[in-house]
Amino acid sequence: MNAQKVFYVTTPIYYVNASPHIGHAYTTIVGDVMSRFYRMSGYDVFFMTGTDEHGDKIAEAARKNNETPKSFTDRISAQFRNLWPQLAVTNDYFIRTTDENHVRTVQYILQKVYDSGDIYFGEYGGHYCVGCERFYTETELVDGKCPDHQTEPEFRKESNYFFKMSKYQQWLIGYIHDNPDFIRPERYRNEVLAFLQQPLEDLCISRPKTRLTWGIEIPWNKEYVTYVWFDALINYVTGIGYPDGKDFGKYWAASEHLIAKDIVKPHGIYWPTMLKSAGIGPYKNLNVHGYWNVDASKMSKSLGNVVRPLDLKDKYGLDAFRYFLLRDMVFGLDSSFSEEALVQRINSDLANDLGNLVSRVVAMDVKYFKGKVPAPKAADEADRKITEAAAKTLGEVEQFFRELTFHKVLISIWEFINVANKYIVENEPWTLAKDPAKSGRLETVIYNLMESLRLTAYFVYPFMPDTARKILDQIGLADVKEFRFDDIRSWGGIKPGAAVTRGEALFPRVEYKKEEEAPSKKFEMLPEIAWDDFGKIDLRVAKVMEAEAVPKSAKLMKLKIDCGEVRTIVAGILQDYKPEEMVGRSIVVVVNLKPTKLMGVESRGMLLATDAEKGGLALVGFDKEPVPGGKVR
RNA sequence: GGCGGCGUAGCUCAGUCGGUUAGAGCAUGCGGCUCAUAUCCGCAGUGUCCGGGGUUCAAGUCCCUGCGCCGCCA
Repeated sequence: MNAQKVFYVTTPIYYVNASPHIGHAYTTIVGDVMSRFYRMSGYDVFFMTGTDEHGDKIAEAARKNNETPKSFTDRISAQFRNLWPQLAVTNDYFIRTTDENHVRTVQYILQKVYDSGDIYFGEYGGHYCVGCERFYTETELVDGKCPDHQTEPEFRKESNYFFKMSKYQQWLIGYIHDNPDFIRPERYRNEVLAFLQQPLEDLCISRPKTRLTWGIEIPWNKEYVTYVWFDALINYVTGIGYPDGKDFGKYWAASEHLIAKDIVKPHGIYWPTMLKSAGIGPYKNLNVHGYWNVDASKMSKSLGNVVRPLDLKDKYGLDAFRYFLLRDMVFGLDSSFSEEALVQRINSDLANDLGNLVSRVVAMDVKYFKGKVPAPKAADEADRKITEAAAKTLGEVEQFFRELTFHKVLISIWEFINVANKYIVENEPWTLAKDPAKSGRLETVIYNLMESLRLTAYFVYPFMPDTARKILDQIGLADVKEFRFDDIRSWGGIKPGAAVTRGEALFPRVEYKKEEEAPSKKFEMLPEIAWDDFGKIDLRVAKVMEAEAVPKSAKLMKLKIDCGEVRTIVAGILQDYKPEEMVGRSIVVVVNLKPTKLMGVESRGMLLATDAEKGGLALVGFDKEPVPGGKVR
């Protein structure tokens, strides 16, 4: 194995105080897509995710659940562990900070750093927020309260162990300057550098057991446990066997951390200085992505429930879900997640472009060559367009993967798919098929298209492994064991004679009904009124005695009603109700409204109605038979 | 409050060192094709490049300023 061709990618270990959501899914799927790409490029890949399980918040959550921390973390950790196979995530290892070997390594590193003199014992006092598990300075508090929890912190005095982070500040600044890709994209690198312009404080890395026992014991003082961040970050080296495991030596220099932007500081500052102090080389890159904003008002609401993004993978299929996440987010920036955007991608990119391409090419092969891949004849000038496009995409895919611009990888792949679709239109296989003299040309064109499908399957494999496999199945390559980039570097890999069979549509078009401009959102209330104001309105039950259309009016109906007394009202309900169906009906009428003349008929009251769900009017009525003249209140 | 970023077509965004007529995808309209999942291909638009001022032969791009949004820090 070439020593250069090693790739180690990590997600954060997820804190088990909440169940998995789209943010976790995105980071982990990105890790999977990268892993699959590097594996198919011949790299020795190690891909790790896991769970972070120590700390106050976990102990607290377990207590609330009447569980021990251990059983609580076992349970939540399993939710994560069980989710990943459902998302086709192929992690090589799942680490837990409660794992015995992790605990041992954390203690090993603590002792090592302590022995080297980078940990000291100190005392300080301050405003401590339990929710945040941290102390606040005066200036950080808002109205004397924790800015996150809006609770008043308590004053505590504590002795703790501190890591001399400040000692490595200048080294870190220099390292980031010398290695422009160390933290990327650039905006986060700049953020870290900006932060480092201020003097760095030392990092408190312990908690007294009087306040927290759910943690890793400080090896030289059993009265303390390790602060969660110091514990958690170390997972990245324990997972590959630090200090003694052979995998550590192999993978560490190739380490790629994936994180969301909220944890840049621990990863960009604490972690490199910890590594430096422990005598371990820095990780290779810190790769920071943005947030998925889930706008509830843009979500489809069925039964009044907001659809959770992770549920949509079941509704629309995992490959489509993975495609959408990687296509719609620019790595590093925030994106908004909506079902509508997902459906848009499915229909335009997956169904129309990719799915239909596979469908039409396979159908033509079955029709013209009875399901055998034909043998190509001499290449034409027209054929160069497709082979050149393939070479271009191949290069771009590799380049954009290195740059973490996954959306550009997909754009490039789709440019190739578009070229294949154009190639069909320009060469008109159906016309060639009508002329026996052109059979050689037809063979070449269909061959090139089959080969394009093969390449496409390989291109999309990291993103949509299931789809890639389905394409190979249809073009007679079901026996391909693994996807290897080297197998698509030269044109012509598909062998004439392979058995082509039509399959189910890869991505059927899906319907998506846009919620009509969320009417409930536009609720605008009239100014508040006093209780007495309502009392001024005299609402009565009225029974309709007689009803007839007002002559020459399209809308108006004249009603003779019994509302305690007999009187006549006129109502604009003729388009929705027939006079005969009104007779005998009980309605609600405002009886003390000033009389008015409509089309020459005096109306002494107004009936109550509203807009019906399906248009038209709905009369206000009763679910039991009421007494005419009864007050409505 | 300090530092930084962003504002471009109906929507999402690209736009290199200042250089000709500001681009792509989606959506829309028209045309072509019939192998295909009503798909595909072609053509067509539409812009106060956030407002104002400045530098320049030339500004979406550089400078100043105002407004709005966002991030980091305090």
